[in-house]
Amino acid sequence: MRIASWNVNSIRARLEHLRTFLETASPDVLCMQETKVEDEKFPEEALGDAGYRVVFFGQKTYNGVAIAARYGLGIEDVKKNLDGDEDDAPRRLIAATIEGVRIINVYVPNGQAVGTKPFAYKLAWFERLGLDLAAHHRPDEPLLICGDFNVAPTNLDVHEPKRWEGQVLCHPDERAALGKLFAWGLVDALRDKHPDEKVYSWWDYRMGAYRKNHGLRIDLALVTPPLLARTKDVWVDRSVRELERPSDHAPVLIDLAESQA
Amino acid sequence: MRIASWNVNSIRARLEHLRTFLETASPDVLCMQETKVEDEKFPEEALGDAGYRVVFFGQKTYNGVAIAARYGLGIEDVKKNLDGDEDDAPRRLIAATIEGVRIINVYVPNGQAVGTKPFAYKLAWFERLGLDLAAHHRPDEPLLICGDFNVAPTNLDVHEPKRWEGQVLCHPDERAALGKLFAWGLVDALRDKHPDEKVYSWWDYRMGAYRKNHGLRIDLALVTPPLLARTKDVWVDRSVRELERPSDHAPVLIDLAESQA
DNA sequence: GAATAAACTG
DNA sequence: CAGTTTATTC
Repeated sequence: MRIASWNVNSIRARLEHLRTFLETASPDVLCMQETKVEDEKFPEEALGDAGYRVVFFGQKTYNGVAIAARYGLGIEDVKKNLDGDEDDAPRRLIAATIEGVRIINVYVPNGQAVGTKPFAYKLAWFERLGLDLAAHHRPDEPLLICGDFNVAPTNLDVHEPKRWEGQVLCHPDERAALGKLFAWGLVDALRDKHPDEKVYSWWDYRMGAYRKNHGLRIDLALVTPPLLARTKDVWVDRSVRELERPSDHAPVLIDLAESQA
Repeated sequence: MRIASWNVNSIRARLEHLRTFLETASPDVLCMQETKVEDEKFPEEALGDAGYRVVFFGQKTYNGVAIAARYGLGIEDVKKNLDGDEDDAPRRLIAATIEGVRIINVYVPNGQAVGTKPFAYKLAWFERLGLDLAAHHRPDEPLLICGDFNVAPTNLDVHEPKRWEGQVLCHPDERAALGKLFAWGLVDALRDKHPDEKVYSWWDYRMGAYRKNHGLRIDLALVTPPLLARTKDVWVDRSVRELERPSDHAPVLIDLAESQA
């Protein structure tokens, strides 16, 4: 089973790229972030035409997440947002069980700048994600949390660590928050498979960052040990980031071997 | 000599259509209205690449006019706006002499709604256009005033006259204002050549007006008698109105025989 | 309904 | 730099 995660930066602005990606990469499941569309206006039909059923949880202008799965795959136990989130909370999480794998698709708050209120909210959000995990899951389940984490786990995930040191996306507090997920039992699947590789998933639109490969790896696939055992490979597909008017993120993909169970 | 007039509704949004039109219709001169761009940002190079020299008089967001002429044709005695217009007046007129023909390119104020202040401004603008004509020109000169007049001269120029009766674009006061230009000596060239033909040049973006051919003829080519004598034909080219994301106006074209002088 | 600008976020 | 909304015009 191939699962992809992509911050599309507006699904409606990205419909053509989305079709291209589904066609070429052919994932069984695609987790999307920053769909930026309310549920009433979600382009369900376009996904349907491409051969995918989709569950979504979005809002106007900001945030919004969705999981698309190839027709034939069941999408079970859909969960939206974190425990305790009010109805008007930013829509940042959608989870579902597909082919026995629990898939939690997250768009972690960006945090704006270190020390700001949004930064505190980001850290709190990570904390609450951990509580959700502890409440509903165990590290011995086949579970994947993927999405835009808005944190580069280590300096290996940053094109120019000095310039980013202490900044948002690279701050020790954010890395510590991510670390708690690792402590619970999750593993950064791409880093596990490629311990030394410089791989990025996001490049700022400004300053020709993509052209110069000034990127960060902030889109992650975290897996529990049983799923890590099934992980054949994890990689970033830059092809859609090369197109005209791309998202600023490239998709991360993970290939899983069939379950032995 | 072939002269065209087209309300492009933003020259920057219409660059591709503009290239298509210049390529296919191949006018010697193109008068444009609603360029919606300040002179510093006018896409002079794109016109140059297409083989046209261009003079322009524009502003941010609204209005803006330009005359493009095939390389090799001189563009002389450029006049911008009406006598007495202040520097900050809406930029609605550019005139030039090309191959001995005085070409006055106008974007007449829309008038918003009958009885409003903009409507009074529109009527006053027509009046001042007449004064300009009287001050600088004579009906025995080869002179063309073309552009978006925002008036349908008669009910023959309106798809459904009853629905438009007394409305802006069709109001008796506007038609009377236009009538003063006819009284001075100008002739509506298309109507002269095609006395009974239902021809439109503008279709509202809304309500599928183009599809239903619910249009008005508000883009005109008015000529003096010596130029009428040289007029071979006048028509509206709807091909660019059929493209994706078109202007709401289609170009009007006039073919002139060579001067006998 | 399509264009533009301004203010906002990432 | 690219996306969004809102207000404005036609």
